[in-house]
Amino acid sequence: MRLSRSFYDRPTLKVARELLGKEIVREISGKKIGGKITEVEAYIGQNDPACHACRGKTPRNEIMFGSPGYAYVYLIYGMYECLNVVTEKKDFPAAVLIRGVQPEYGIETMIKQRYQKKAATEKELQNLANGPGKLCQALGITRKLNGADLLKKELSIYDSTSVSESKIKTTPRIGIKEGTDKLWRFVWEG
DNA sequence: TACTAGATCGGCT
DNA sequence: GCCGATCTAGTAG
Repeated sequence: MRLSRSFYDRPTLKVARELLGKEIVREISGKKIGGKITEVEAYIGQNDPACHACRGKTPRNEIMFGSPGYAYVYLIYGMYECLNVVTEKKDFPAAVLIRGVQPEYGIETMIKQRYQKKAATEKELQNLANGPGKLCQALGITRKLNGADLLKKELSIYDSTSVSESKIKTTPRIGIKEGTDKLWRFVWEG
């Protein structure tokens, strides 16, 4: 079952936690590739100094101000893309950054998109989608998908395993300088 | 295994 | 002009 719009239209921390274990599915010319979400981070509102929206609306982040259930994709460090899922109601800027995916199907396609070759070593398989930039490369997610509706087939998230609270680890967010006091990173250990 | 630096560019100050 | 919600390769230990 594809997650409905109302799933995303809830407090961001709750959505972030519940996204763990869900299936993210990318459909490219009829082929489905994807896997389970293992790691996420929450970025919430203008009072969060680490959130792109903290300095107000700009052309880049305006999708975060829009309705829930859409993709926010942006370029980081000039070479990598990051995928976020917009949460909460319109005009409240918040999103969940997808930081890690456990590949399940379409793995060959992922290998091709990340390493430009057919087979991967054990190590490369481990590193296929265990980071925000990596999973975007593996799943073929680019800024063309910025603003994409997650209720459509191009990129969507399906209900799946529910992860027990005891297997979720919360830590400070990664790669930011401010807002590190908040434990808004959720990792599925299992 | 642990740390450092380089790649690279769009968006904002 | 500066710097970032990153990743990888390279060097040192």
